[in-house]
Amino acid sequence: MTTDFDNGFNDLSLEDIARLSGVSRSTVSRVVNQHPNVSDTTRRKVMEIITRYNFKPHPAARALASQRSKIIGILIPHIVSDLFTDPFFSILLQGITTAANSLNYSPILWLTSANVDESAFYDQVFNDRLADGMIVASATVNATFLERLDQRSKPYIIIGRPFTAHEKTSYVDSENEQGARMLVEHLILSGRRRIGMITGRSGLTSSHDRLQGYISALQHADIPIDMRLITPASDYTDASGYSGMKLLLQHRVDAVFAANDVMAVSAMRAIKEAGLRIPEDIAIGGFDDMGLAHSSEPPLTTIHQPISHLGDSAVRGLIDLLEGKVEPPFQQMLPVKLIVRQST
Amino acid sequence: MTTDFDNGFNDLSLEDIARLSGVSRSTVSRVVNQHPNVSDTTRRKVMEIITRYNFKPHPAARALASQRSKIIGILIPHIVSDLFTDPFFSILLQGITTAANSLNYSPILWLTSANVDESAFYDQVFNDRLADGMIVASATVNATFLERLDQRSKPYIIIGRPFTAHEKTSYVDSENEQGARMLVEHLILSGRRRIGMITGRSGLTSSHDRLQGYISALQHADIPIDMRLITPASDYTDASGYSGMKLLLQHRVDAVFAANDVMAVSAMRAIKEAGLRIPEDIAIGGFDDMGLAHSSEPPLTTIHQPISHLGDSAVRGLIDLLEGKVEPPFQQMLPVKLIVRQST
DNA sequence: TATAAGTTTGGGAGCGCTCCCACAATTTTT
DNA sequence: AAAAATTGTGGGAGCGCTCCCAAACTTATA
Repeated sequence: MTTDFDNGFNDLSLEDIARLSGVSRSTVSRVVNQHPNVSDTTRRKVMEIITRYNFKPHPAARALASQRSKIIGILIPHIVSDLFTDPFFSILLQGITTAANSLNYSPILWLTSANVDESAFYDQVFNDRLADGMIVASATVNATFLERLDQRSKPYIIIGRPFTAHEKTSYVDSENEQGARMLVEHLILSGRRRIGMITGRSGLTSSHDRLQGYISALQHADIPIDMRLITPASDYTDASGYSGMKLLLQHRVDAVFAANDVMAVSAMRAIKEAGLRIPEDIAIGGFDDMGLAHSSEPPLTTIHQPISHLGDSAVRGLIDLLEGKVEPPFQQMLPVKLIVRQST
Repeated sequence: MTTDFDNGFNDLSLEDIARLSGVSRSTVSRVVNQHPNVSDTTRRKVMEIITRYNFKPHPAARALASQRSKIIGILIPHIVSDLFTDPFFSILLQGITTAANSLNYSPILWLTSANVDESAFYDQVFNDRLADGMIVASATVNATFLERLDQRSKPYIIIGRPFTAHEKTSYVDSENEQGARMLVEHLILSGRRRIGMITGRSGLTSSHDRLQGYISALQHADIPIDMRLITPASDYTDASGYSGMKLLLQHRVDAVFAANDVMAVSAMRAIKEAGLRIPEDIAIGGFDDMGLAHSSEPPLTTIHQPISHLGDSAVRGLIDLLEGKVEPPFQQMLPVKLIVRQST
């Protein structure tokens, strides 16, 4: 069943492969790195030995000689409780690692945690010499943070455009504004006029952009903005969705746009408790398109956000930056999609 | 505000530090690695320069020379959907990375994902030359997998004892059996006699052990085991908790032990729908002590599982293995705790 | 056919450390 | 006081690659 060679105890070096195939170290290196200037016969001969012995170059030696480790750092400075409840980061991580692995990069992980000294942690992260570049997955990148990031001479990409982004800041983000607008336009088109909004956590660009989309949709339809229909203190949580909806119910809305699915679902609870029907009396839409969106009763109309693609794009962008294929400001906004279900 | 030296553009080498402090490369190396044979004066002098210039040794050079990268691989071979719904892995990951960082190791991540060729993925993982050792967080380590793991000459630790573990297999796990037994004993002590069990996914040691604990508690109390009170096809999911409970209701149980909190909560739904009261008519207990356990109505009595410690222990165990402080079979069972709330 | 230009190959130097051995400085023992 | 043991320090070799330059060989051009 098993061959004599590929037994996992593979500790040959380039030199060994060179000797075995009767060429020089340099030539083997060229074959391994797919350098063009190698004759077909030589390449084939060397490849045969490489496969036979299942040779893989030593990553540390390679990193030392080339000054590039092919390791990317993933920084998720997030409090524990968020990670528990919010599948966002799990999905993102999956997207990131899958992309990294497929491009022959290894992701190393930095997670903050409640019982760790934050400043020491960031010193560790910012002084890291291992990773070639880093991906920062945080909704709350502030000016100071960005400054330290820029001071390092290594490329980075932030997931979620920061407020303090300057023209050289690299980031990937979803089209939050456009998504919100699409959702609200859909509500308008289905005849709703008193459309409320349950906003996201203040201080986040996603909240800001989604609110912006809501406003812009109303304006384009010549519906006046009524500030009483915009909740003042929501924060993406279940509880604030419920209380936000209670507030809106006092103003006889006929539709609601909740800035995420979690709040939309808890708002639905408030609507039902008030004895109103969805969507007959009040239509409701969310944002994110997570699991709970299609398991809710009725299933929720929402905006699908490509979380896993966000991770994928971040990795590809970073690697392009790393390999000099693109120049520093790598900025990408990913399209979102309106998913119409039965709640509108 | 900022000093002249610590500006993040730190690319000095050992040699540079040696020159700056008037000693040799070797001496600086000794200081950095806390080697004992350095005089106090010299050590202080060198340390001063190191701190001033914020010197950190180059990881790749160090890895090449010492043949140890201080990188550990984290393998989570899990399907996407599980990661979404189950906070277990997020918490575990947090525990692992926190422990690794604090011990100056870097965790690199391997996650399987639905749209990736599995065999290629495992080839990549098993042929990895970067990590010194690995932690496998999977409930489904089978014999073949274990064999490949053993064939590699690098240390590993599995989180969750595999069925096929042999005397040399290293793992950390929670005391599932003991926990289940504690929970069921608690039910017995509060006067329950017809105690049903909603089992976990078959094929997992955790399910097996929890069932074992249930059986053993009943036996010790001289309560005969009634097979009709043990659900045949549950699998830790919400749906199977609900349907499992429906089944048990036909046999007039006065208490139920669900193998995890998710099923316990959906079982509660079934109980309420049947018009019965918790805990008056039926007492119910779960396992895991996740968020939903204290937010359920009534709050759920359950067994607290130290997930984050599981990660921590795995990392510490692996590093001890790596540094030769302990010999290969590192096996550790972590204690669990009975948390009594209002459902019993 | 001689010469220029391109292609293929090998060898040296060097990446920044660790680890060993030899030597110097110091302390202990005789 | 000299010899032996101990502690402290420096330098060389080497980890396994990449990258550059030069040499050898091939093909195109005058």
